[in-house]
Amino acid sequence: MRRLEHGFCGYRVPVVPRASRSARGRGPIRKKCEDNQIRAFEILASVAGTVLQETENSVSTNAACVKNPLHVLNANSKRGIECEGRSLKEDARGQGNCDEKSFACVPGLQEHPESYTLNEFSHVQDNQILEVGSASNTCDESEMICFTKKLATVSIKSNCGSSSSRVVGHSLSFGEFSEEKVEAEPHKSRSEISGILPVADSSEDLMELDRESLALVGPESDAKVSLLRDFIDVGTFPRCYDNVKVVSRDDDENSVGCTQPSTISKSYRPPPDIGERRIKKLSASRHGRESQKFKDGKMKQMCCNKRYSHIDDRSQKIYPFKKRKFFSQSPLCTSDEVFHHEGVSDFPDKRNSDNHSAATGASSSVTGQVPPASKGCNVKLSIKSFKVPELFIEIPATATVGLLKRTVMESVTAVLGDGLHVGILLQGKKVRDDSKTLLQTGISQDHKRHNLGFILEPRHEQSNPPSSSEDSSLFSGGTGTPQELSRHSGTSLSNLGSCGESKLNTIPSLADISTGNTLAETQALVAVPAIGMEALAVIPFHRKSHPEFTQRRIRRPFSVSEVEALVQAVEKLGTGRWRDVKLRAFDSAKHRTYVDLKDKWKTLVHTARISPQQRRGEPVPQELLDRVLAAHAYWLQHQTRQQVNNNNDVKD
DNA sequence: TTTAGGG
DNA sequence: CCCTAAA
Repeated sequence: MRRLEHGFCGYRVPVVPRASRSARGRGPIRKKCEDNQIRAFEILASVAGTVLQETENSVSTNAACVKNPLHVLNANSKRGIECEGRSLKEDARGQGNCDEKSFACVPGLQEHPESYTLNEFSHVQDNQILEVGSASNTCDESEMICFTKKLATVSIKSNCGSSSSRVVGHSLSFGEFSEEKVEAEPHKSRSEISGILPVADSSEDLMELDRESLALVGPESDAKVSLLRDFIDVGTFPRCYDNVKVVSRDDDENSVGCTQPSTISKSYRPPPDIGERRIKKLSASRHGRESQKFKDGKMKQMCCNKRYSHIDDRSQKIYPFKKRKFFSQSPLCTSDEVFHHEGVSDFPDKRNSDNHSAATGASSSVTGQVPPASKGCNVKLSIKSFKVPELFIEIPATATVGLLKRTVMESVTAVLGDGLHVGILLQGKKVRDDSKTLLQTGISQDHKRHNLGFILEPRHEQSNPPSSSEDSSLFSGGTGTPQELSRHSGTSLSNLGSCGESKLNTIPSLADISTGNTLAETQALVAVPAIGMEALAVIPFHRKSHPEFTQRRIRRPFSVSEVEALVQAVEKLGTGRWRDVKLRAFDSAKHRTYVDLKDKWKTLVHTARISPQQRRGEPVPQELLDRVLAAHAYWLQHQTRQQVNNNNDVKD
């Protein structure tokens, strides 16, 4: 009877009011951010699109129909799952993916296979939610738990409009009201809570709905509420934005969203390790990152304890933090027939993929088209879609569609940039060695194409730093591919140590917990299902752009041979013609830019001037250092250009 | 795009 | 290495 309405998913994206953003600052940095976002967006475009759709569906278009949506939601929610399912279905139909059946009925059902994939997204959630609801009917708290789990598993699904709408209201202000209600009507609250997440619509109507639902929930509601509050307090949303009026209580209703703070927060949290600088900058521009982090931290704590935390096992898996939460909760969670349902779900394949994604964080279906070529050939890959860990988006009902889009983009960007890296799966196995070439790995082979998958996962240490190749690359002119690949997938990873492990651990544990029995599922998840064969558009990864997202280039210390080449070139060309130096001595070393050479020269000069004891890294032969000083002094006098001029003058 | 420097 | 102002 009850509906659990939404499940929700993992990451909540806090909706931020644009204003805040603007307030923060606009500077060049900002521009970058936007660019980045865009790029990220491109990458995830499909995903984002999905999300967007979801939000729309679930919420019923925020912008356009704020009110209507709410109504709809209400209707749905009240009626129950079926209604929601239908609505979803409709949407789904439009998309083409969802089956009505799944929605409506099936309690167990599940998710669409690729909920993440753009289209299906919302539908799936609904289904799951529904299921959950049905399943849980009986439950009390335990149910709740189960429920949550389901949600978690389902994660994505929850967004259905109705649910989402409810959820919303939690902002701070929310807390008060929610509590009351909760007490009154416990059952629903849970569901709602769980459901909360998604999109928020925030219209008042929704709020009301939520309330109702909450009331139903009752018992658990308290807990949830508290969570929500915490969440709110923490500034869940805020992460990004000051504005976050979200907090504004008045509008609690509007403020929507709350949700599972924990998951979300984690997801968004940028790993400290990652480009501090950028972060700094960003932070400067953006405000509040610290606060956000802070919030997140709190969130985590808060959330963890609560049942909610269950919600996203998957997501948790992804993030270490969640893991913790998870653990704490795990006992509760265990019961989870519900999960079973999921496992049972109609669409095993899809499910698997979903799970998979959940486990890892995200996966993408890839189609690789490998040119028949032999060694030299380029491997062309088209990534159909990335599955992204759940995203929660809270948006005021009054927000514009444009805002919604941007918000989604931001959230996606944030997730990608801060907490995820791209992993490569080949035949279900992770390819960890970044230094391997595609050929070596087998990615270049046509027939394996199907087996190639990209996943977005939490950062962790990872594989091997590719650094060694430098020397050879320099002179031999290495192939970029492998290196680049490594860069992309692994780049910053090397630095992040602890996280990775924890994550790894988490994943399994989570899987176990969430899925309960089915290892199979887990495994399935692990294996990357090659998703669509259809070639998507080739995707250009433009990861470079986003500062946040952008990973710092891998550090590649100059080898002695490189130093030698550099010195030699500078002796000839002087210090001021770095482009020429690059062309002359490092033309084949793609990873060495003229700026790099200039910087290296700078450091060489410095190195040559300090005592050998103070020098670090691979020792540079004193002979070279001497030449560096000599050349530096020489060219200093000539002043390069001037010299040229002088020479000319002289000649003349 | 390059240079030149500060971070 | 990164980021930028200038050129």
